[in-house]
Amino acid sequence: MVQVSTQPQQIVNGMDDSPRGKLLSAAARLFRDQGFDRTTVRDIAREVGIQSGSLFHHFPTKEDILFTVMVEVIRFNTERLRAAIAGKSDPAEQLRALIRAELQAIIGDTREAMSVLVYEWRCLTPAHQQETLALRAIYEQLWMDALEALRSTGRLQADAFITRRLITGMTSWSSNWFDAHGSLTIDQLTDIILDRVIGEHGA
Amino acid sequence: MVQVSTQPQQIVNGMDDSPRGKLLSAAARLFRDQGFDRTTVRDIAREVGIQSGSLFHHFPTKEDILFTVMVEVIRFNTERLRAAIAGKSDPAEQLRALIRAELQAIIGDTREAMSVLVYEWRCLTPAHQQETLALRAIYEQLWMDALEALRSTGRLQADAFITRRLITGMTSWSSNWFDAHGSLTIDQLTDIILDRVIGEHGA
DNA sequence: CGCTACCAAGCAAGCGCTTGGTTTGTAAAG
DNA sequence: CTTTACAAACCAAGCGCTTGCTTGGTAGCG
Repeated sequence: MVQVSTQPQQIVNGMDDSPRGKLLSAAARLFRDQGFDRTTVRDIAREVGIQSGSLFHHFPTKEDILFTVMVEVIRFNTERLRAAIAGKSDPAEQLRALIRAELQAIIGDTREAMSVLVYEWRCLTPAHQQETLALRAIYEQLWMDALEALRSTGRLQADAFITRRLITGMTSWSSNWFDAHGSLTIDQLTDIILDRVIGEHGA
Repeated sequence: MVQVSTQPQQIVNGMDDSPRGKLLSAAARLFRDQGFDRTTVRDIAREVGIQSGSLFHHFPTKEDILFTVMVEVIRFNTERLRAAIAGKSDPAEQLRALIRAELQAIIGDTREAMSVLVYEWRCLTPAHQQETLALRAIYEQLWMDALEALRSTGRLQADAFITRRLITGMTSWSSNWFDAHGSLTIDQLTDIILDRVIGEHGA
């Protein structure tokens, strides 16, 4: 119980309530709703309440806004993964924590930015794609370590790479249907997905 | 071995080797590679070998090209689903056939158009979104019938809706990693996914 | 003759981004 | 308390370019 519920707006590093932070949040939401290409710099500016030209006081290009959103959200959620498995030694419990953390990222607090990460990746310049890929590799390594550990205990028979990819599919697609106001909770969905991976379905 | 490798170009209805058909195929590939918005009518025209203005002799708008691609591919793959389960009475065998058919659509012959269907959906006008949705509902009903049948046999405990969504996630994400030239075959992946749904993971 | 398919040229609108100048917040100097 | 200094944040205007699409006319074929 280190930090209580009165968490400030600062969900993701750099997305605080400074002009730049509000700009990033607004851009992330617009990019998710309309796509990067359909979102004009005038849209973003209007949302923040400034002139379109003033955006370029904060970012050199529109693409740099997208890139920044992606980098911030990957960094933040990589830390979330790390925190989720910290102190857990049982690989099965680690896996549950990872699934829950990823669902939290995809359908919880960072859902706008995560959606952008999946759908607008090709809008980045090749150089920025490379940088993003490197950050993603760190994120994925946390998954692979846990899955390989689980395999070594014999509780996971399937290939770790394929397993990770099936989990990615199940979690990332959840952004298209999960209803935060519905009856299914994130914890319940976590257990359902976990069961698809290591569950004994009978009984 | 009913049909040999010399399958004609006509994979999807309307995507034959007529001018219009080649146009649709080229557009589908460009839309997948670059996204709908980043693909200009000049790109499509160059690919087919005509002037950009000549496109509008075949389609009233660029968005109509996208819409047509989507409608054709949904119709084609709905028929594929129907053919896959035709004559199969065992719900488990039906499910396997559905998974295999959907994988064939996503990472096989219609992969370009299917990818477009997932990623460029919001580029449709609201009216066209509605029409697409109606076609999708038919497709999804085939899945739901099979899953409910499986549930009534007791071989599926989980909720049918959630199960379908998890399957959708696993199959659709496969377009991002499955390598047609790799060692994993579509049939193998089918069994792996089927196992995540109704498998007894132990043993 | 008529129809399909196409070309050559270009228009109006919207795009990302630039430019030169103005406001606003902050803090030390007088 | 006022003045001066300065940088961050922003405005107003618009430039150059690309976009989807239009127009008027033509080649080829049955």
